[in-house]
Amino acid sequence: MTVTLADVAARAQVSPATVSRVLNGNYPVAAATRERVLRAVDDLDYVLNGPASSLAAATSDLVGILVNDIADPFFGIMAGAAQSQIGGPEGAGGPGAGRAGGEKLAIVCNTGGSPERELTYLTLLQRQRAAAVILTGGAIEDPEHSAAVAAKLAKLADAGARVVLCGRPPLALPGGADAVVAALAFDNRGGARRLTEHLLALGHRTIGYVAGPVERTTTRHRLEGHQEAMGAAGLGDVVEHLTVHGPYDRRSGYDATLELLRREPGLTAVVAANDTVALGACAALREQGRSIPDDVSVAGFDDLPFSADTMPALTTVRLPLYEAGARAGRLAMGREAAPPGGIASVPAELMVRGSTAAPSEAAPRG
Amino acid sequence: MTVTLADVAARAQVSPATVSRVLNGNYPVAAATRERVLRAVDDLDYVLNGPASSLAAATSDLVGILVNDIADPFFGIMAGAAQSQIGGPEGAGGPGAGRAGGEKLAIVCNTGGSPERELTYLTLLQRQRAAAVILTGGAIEDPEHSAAVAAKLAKLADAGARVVLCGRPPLALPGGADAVVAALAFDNRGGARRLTEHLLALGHRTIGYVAGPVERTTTRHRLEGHQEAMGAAGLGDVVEHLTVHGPYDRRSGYDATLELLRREPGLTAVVAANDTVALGACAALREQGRSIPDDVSVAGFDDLPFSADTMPALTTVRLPLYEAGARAGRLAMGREAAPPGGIASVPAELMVRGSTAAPSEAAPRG
DNA sequence: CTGTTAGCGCATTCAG
DNA sequence: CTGAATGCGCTAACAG
Repeated sequence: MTVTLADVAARAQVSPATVSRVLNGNYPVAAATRERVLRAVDDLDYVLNGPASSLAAATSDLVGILVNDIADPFFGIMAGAAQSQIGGPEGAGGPGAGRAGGEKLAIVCNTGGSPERELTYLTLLQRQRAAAVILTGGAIEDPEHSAAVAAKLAKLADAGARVVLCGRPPLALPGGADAVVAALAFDNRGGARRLTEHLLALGHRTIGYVAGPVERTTTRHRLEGHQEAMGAAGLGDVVEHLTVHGPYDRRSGYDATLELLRREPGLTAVVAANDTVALGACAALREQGRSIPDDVSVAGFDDLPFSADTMPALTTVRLPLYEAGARAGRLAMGREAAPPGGIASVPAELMVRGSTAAPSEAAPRG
Repeated sequence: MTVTLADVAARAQVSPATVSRVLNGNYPVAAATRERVLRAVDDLDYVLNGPASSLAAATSDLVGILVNDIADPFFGIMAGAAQSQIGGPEGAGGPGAGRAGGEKLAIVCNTGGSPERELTYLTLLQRQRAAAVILTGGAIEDPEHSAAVAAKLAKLADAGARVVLCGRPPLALPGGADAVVAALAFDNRGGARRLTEHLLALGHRTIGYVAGPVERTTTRHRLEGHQEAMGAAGLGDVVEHLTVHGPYDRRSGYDATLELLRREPGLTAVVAANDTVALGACAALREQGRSIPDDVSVAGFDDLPFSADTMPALTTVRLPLYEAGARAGRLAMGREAAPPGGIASVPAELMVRGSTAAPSEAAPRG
């Protein structure tokens, strides 16, 4: 029923080995022979059997991309960029592409931010003998989980998979660094610091912070940057009181902002964990009759595409998500040299827009 | 180096066959034996070899989800929902999950809207002997490509893969329907019609339409709904002049709106192909000094999460993306009965919000 | 440059 | 309920 390599070989009057060689292109084959084989492949409409191939070669052409939330463009942009550097279709555009060997299959796996799912996907990828794995976004900081992930990655690497971290800090654990080809870490701390400094420079003193979920590296780094700036301005001791944690979604921004307003009605600025959260914060403020930025300034993080289009446009910190994802993809494919030490810091750029302004004179406190 | 099933069998003092049986759970095994095997699996930290398993079983546990643009939440939401019904991690939460067999690996493939990539991914999935394939979003209408896709799907189905269409109309081609388990089609036409009717009811007569890329089913159906409504209001003949096509992105909405304004400065409403495009339209209008909705009303489609948070909130058509994606996932897993005829229409709901209002008296035309 | 020979690791018959 | 044997389809040494 299903046509195999042997069928192609028979039709092309060559040995199966030769067919395998032209399909994988990793071996010299006479042009005439190759033509004949290729024609047979086309005639028979042959499609390589991936599992058989992977079994024999002890490696597959699967490249896994783990994301925390596939519905969030933050991850979608990175994943799409990575995929563009990997994806079978990209390089081999010709007819019959994908029919034979060669192309990698970039696949994105959605962990939903769950530690268990992250581990399970890693195992599933290990089981598939993935050629490479890219982990995107912040890591969970539970020591036990970190150790488990590090162990898994070590095994993956051991089995020949290239592991790349994108938007995630390098593995702190012993041996962790060896398992990873490269880690591209966003400068979340620096970006957050500059953002809060911007607010302080405008004259804000009572600044609420809607943080992400606890025990995530991204959350902690951004919060630390905020604290650094506040501390330097002599406001370090109020930060905790004006910080509320929640998931990275719109709803969290909404709820947390109401809570902040309750704690401190004289709030003149809200810094959100990311742009999506900032959207929720804006909604809450408007509902409370506060105008942005006249009554309260709002700032986000990431600079997602919609952020420039909100009204007023959102002041935020731009992360080069596409570029970082693409680089991670190239790194995973071994098409780019790893940065020195296997670690690269990805810069974050402050984008000042309409949602932040000096606090109005009428604002309380001083 | 790498531990195999035989190693586990040796340690558990059973035959490889028995180990295979407990791992796949498709066969009676004495409880005591199972315990022993499971312990050996844990002790050895054994991970099933996916390729070998797939080769022997002639089917894999991969489920492919094709999306047109992974950075677009429209697809991210559907893909995430589908994955939640499939994903290994979901059902089997216990320790050791994913180590053994059973779980499916949901993988999303980003075609970028390119026909070639779509076909190549389908081939790659066929090559991997995917257990199921879900195609999301609108299809490209080129007859040649449609035929190629239908042929590929037929082959996939032939090889045992369950094919599900989500947010895509059923295959019109002969034999196409047989290849597909189920098609969940959004009521794009009806939703678009009701949206334009809403605008007409408000009194708008000069309505611009920013359509999606040509030759996409989604684009055509939405445009047809718009035309239906306009035609019924006796305005059918101006539709073409006030329609501009472009990709489903923010930039397109921006550019197209400027073009529409050039063609017809007296425009009182803009209907966008989707919410993202609507965002761009809003930006362009504001830049031209038109206020929304006082000078010009704007409407989108999809009701993505951010749409309720724009200023003013966007009038749009809500598509139950999550629900549809989840259902597609269940259908792909055979955990839900296919709808009668294999086809189900997914309703679209008009969401009237602040971005649409009656045209101002000063508006020209009549 | 090409053919021959062995497995890769597992799921299945078929016996028992 | 369990073990022994066979082959899934392909790649990777080896020869030639």
